[in-house]
Amino acid sequence: MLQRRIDDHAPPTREAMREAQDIFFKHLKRVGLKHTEQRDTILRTFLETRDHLSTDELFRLVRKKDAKIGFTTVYRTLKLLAECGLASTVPFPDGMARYEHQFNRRSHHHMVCTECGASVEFFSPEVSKLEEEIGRKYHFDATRHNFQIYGICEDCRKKITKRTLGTL
Amino acid sequence: MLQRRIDDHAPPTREAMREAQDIFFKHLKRVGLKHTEQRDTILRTFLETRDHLSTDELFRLVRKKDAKIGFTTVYRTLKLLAECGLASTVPFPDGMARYEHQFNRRSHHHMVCTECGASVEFFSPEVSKLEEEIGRKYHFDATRHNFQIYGICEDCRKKITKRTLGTL
DNA sequence: TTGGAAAATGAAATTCATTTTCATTTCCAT
DNA sequence: ATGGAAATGAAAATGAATTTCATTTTCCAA
Repeated sequence: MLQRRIDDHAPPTREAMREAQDIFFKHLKRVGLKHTEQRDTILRTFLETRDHLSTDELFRLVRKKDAKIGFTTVYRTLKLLAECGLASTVPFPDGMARYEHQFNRRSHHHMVCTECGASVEFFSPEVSKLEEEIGRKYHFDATRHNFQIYGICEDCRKKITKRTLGTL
Repeated sequence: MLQRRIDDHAPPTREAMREAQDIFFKHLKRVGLKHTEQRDTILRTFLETRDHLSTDELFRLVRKKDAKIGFTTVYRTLKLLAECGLASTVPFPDGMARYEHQFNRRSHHHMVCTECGASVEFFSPEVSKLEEEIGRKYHFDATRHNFQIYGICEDCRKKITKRTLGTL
């Protein structure tokens, strides 16, 4: 199931795209890797989407642009993108590794509908404050956190109510 | 790697054990399943531990008590325990499904060391408040959430400092 | 520019946790 | 007690993640 992503996020401008490519290729150079056509195609495809993509889903999108690019390359490139901070994994309950791009995004969290899988982003600076406070209290060097809320979205709730009324 | 669990949690008293068994067997009856020796052994073994167990780790512990119990039965029983609220999955970054028992536990979250995998429990009622507030704001029926903090624990930080000094 | 070493690619194979299948055994309501 | 439903556990299947390896591509140094 494709994880629909509801957010306030605009498609990347040409400059944003070039800036992201720059970050990626600087990273490649830094760790002694090479700049290839495939990696560029994968990066561009990834930045153009707004969903939470599994490796396979990104692979299918990439294949539309260049049918010769293999699953393995997409898999490996996604790891590279995560390394340099352009992608990050989003822990969803379907158990598959999912990524979202982090370029020019403000810090956010997800609220996930357990019925339809849709996710809504929300912004809550309090969460980061909690991370810091709790880290201090327990003598941990807190570096990051994970916060998701699960529930039922408005649409699904309406559908369920209708269904229940039908059986009465 | 076994996920060491640092908490304020005492081993179960005999009464607590009987109460948990009662919850489990009432649940079995409710959904039309049967009470078996194996299920009882698995429940007892699970309650006696304080770690975050993968199915395989619990299986190894169970096997010490009754070598004839198979992995499949442990796997299925763990799902039943999760169904009736006695177990819940803990999302750790190693990607394996891990469970902790929830009997007589107060609501808590985990802070996980990314170096050694140890986890410390912490208590923060603010998190539940945030869940509720944000659910209301976005018209979600929030039912549960997920919150973990990652970082480096005091012990590991000391080790790293020592290592770094050594190379100077 | 070009030769060649290092890296990338992608198909296929492998790994490994999870889940299902199925023949046999056990449970338990009547 | 006993018949039918469920449980068991070994083995097989599944499926995502990762590795292997033969071939191709990149790019630095001469």
